Amino acid sequence: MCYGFYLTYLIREKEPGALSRAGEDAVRFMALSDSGRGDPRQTLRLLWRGLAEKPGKPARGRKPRITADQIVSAAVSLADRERLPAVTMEGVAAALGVGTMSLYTHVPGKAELMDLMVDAAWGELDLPAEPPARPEGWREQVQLYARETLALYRRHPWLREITTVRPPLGPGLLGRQEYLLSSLADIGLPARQVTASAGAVVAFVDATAGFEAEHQHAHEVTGQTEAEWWAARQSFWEDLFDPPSYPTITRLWAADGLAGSTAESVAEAREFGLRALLDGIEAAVRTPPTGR
Amino acid sequence: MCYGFYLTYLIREKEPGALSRAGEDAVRFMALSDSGRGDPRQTLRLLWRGLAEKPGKPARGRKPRITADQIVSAAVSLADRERLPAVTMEGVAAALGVGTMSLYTHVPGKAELMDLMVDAAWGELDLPAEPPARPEGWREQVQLYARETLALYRRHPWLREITTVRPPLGPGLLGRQEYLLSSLADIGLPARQVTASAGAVVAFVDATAGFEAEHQHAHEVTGQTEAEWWAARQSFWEDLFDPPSYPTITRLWAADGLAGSTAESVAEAREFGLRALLDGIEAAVRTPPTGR
DNA sequence: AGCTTTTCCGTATGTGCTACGGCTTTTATT
DNA sequence: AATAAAAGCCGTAGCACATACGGAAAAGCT
Repeated sequence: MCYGFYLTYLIREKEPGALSRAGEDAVRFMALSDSGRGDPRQTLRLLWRGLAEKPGKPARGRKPRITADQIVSAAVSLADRERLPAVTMEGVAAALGVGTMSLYTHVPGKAELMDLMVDAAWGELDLPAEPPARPEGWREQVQLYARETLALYRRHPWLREITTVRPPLGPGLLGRQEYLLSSLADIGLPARQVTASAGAVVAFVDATAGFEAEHQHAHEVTGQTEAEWWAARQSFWEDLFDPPSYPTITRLWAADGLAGSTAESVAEAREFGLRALLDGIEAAVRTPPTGR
Repeated sequence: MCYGFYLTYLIREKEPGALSRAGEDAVRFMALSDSGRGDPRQTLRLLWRGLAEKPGKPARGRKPRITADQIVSAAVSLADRERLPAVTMEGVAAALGVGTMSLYTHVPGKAELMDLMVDAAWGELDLPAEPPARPEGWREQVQLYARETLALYRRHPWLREITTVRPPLGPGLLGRQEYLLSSLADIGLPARQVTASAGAVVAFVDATAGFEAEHQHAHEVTGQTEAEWWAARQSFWEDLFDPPSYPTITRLWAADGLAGSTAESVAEAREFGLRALLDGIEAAVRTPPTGR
C-alpha cells in the first residue's frame, strides 16, 4: 500500500544514464510482501502484455494451457477470498487445474506475480479523463479518486499488504497517476507543489482506504468480530490500564461523545482528513505558503 | 504501519460485555507481517512486563539464560540491520547464543514477538507531557509528533512492514495516543472531531514517514540506488511508455521544474501535506464544517 | 537425597518457493 | 514421412522457516 510518491518517481527520472547494467537486479528487499525482483525487463513486458502482442508470431511448440492473465486473475480472486497468505503457487495452480511448476512458464516467480496483481487491481479504477463522466472541479476529481480508491481497497484488501516503494511500472498505476496529476496540474500551484500535493493526497487516501478495508475484512477472515477481539482483551482494562497515567484517554472515554461504531469513526477520520487536506491545498493556491 | 485509527479503538470500546470467551483467539489473519495471535492475555502480560514484576516471586527452577527483553531487542536490532525477513527465530536465537527453541520459553511465538517489537519501538518516542519540554501550541505539538515519528521510522524502517489493524495494546502505542489526543483535545473541536483529526494526523504522518524511511533504506539494503533501479527499467521509457496516452505526466516531465532528488520531493510532499492538514483542522475549529 | 519446577534445546514435521531436468505437444525442415 | 526444433508441462528434490514434542539439565525445596 501507500503508493504515496509513485508520481514523484514517474516524473523525476528521465536520465537515460544507466549505471549498473543489471540484467539481473540485485535481490530486492522484501517488505510487507515481496514484489518485483528478477529481470525487470521481463516483468515490464508482462505488465504491458496488453500491448505488444507481437502479431507475426511464428507460434511453434506446444499450445499453452493457461495464460498470464488467467494466473493473475486466479491469484487475485484467491487473495480476495482468503487474503494474501493463501496465495501460494500451489493454490493458484490448483485453482487453474495445472501443476504448480507450470506457472513458472508464464510468470518468473511469485514476486513478479504480486506486481502483476497490484497493477491489475489499480487498473480497475474508473477515472474518466474526459468531461462527460469526469467531474468538474479539481476537488470533485480528487474526491472521485478517493471514492474509487476506497472501493478498490474494499474489493482487494490484500493491496494493503504489498509494499511499493519502487512499485511496478504498469498501466494501472500509470493511469492513476495521470488522472491525479491532471486534476491538480492546473489549479494554480507551481509544478513542485503539484507533485507535493498529489503525493500528499495519495498518501492520505491510500493509508485511510487501506486501513478501513483491512479493518472490515479482518472480521470476515478471522471470524472474530471487533467486539470479540476486545472481549478477549478485556483483562487489559481491568488489570493493566492505569487511568492516571493516561488522563486524556480516560477523559475522552468518560465523555463518550464519540460513540458510533469504530467503522464509523474510521470513516469520519477519513472524510474529515480529506476535507482538511483539500482545504489546505486550496489555501496554498490562494496564498503561496512558502512563497516559492 | 498505519496505526491510523488506533485511538479510535482505544476510546470507543469499553463495553465489558464479552462474547466469545476466546481463551484461544481465532487464528488471526496475517497481513503485511503477522502480529498477535495466540492467547491475548499472555501477550498483554508480556507487553506490560515492565509493571507487574511480581515482587515476591519464589524463583524456583533453572535460572533463565535470557529474558523477553533481550529477545525483543535482539530481534529489533536484527530488523534494523537487515529488515524484517531476516528476523527468523533461528537468527534471533543465534544472536543471543541460545538454541532456537529456547525462545519459545519466553515468547509464545513469532507473531507475539512482532507485537513486542512494535510496541517497544513506539515506546521510544520522546513526547513530553509537561510544559518545559513540551511545545506550546497544538500545531507545534503535532509537528513534534511528526518529527519524532519520522525519526522513529528511520531508525526502524521495518515498522512499516507490520500491520496493525487491531494493534498491540502496549505502553508504547498507548503513550503515543495519549500525547496526540491531549494535544488536540482542547483546541475547540467537538469530541468526535478530536478523534477524527487525530486519526487523520496519525494516518498521514505514519504513511509518509513510513514511506520515506523505507525509501531511504531500500538503497542500503538492496545495494541498489534509485538511479540504478531506474536504469534497469530504462527500456520502459524507450519501448513501452506512450506519451500521448499520458499527457500530464509527459507535460510535467517536460516542464521539469520539479527537479531535486526524489528524497527531496518526498519530504516536500510530507511537509506540504502536514501543513495543509493542520490548516484544515484549524479551519474546522473556526467554522465547524458539518456544524455538528 | 529425592522431588518439583523451570528452563534449555535436538529432532521431526509441515508448509512453501523454486531449480532441475525429463517428457509431451506442436510446428518447421528435409 | 521422418527428423529436428521449439515451447510448454510438471514430478522430484532441495532448502528455509515456524513450531510441536519430549527428554535432559539445572535450581530450589523438603
